[in-house]
Amino acid sequence: MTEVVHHDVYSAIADPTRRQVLGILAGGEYSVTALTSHFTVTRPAVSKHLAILREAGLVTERKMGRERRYRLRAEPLKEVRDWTERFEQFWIAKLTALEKHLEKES
Amino acid sequence: MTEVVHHDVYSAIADPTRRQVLGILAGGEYSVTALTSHFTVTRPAVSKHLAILREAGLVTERKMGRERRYRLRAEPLKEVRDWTERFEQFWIAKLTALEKHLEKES
DNA sequence: TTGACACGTAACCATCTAGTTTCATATGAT
DNA sequence: ATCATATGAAACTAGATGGTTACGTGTCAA
Repeated sequence: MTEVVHHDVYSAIADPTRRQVLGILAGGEYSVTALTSHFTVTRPAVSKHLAILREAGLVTERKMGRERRYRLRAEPLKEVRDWTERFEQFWIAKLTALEKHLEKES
Repeated sequence: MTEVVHHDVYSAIADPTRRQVLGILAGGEYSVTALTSHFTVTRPAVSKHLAILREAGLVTERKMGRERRYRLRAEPLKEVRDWTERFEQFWIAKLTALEKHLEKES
């Protein structure tokens, strides 16, 4: 890992474990240990993934006694959705072509 | 680069150069050399990026004489859009909270 | 105050990544 | 036939990435 400097939202969600973390956090607030129970990797590994997600602004943390609770912060995903949607017309065009082809066949 | 085995759509779009390539290809078909003129990296680097994009199903190629023309294939981006949109309610909730706050202020 | 628990961080490692230069091959032009 | 152009692939490199184990510190419980 060795999360150095950058880590934008795109590279943050490139890792499947991190995407899964976000999926779990969609269900509420979790401590590192609680999160770790969902994975096969060790607790420090999850901790590092959380650091990367925090760097990308995708999670926030708050101290609760000796725990540290992580919470989803979805805003940065809007950027990804928007960028992706720029290409929507292209896959729609392809589907339309397919539909036309199927119409011609029937 | 050394694009090995996996390269799903998420890691394919994690690289800013590759996202830019897709943006350019949204404007039509391009040869490798034509694409390279938009970047500072060398032609083989662009070629490798294209190989990764092809592996992720995001571009298709066709031979045109001695050229090889690359074309956008946006379909795999639908998966990213869908995954991202699962979280839409969360950023909307945040905006709603902000709106409420602003309403209270005014 | 002594111990157990939760957590981040350091040190280390194997592998992947993005880039380079060099080379081989196919195709088009003279 | 000869030469230039377009491209992929090979060999190599520095640095990033994902993982581990070991350790230090803060906090709750006896």
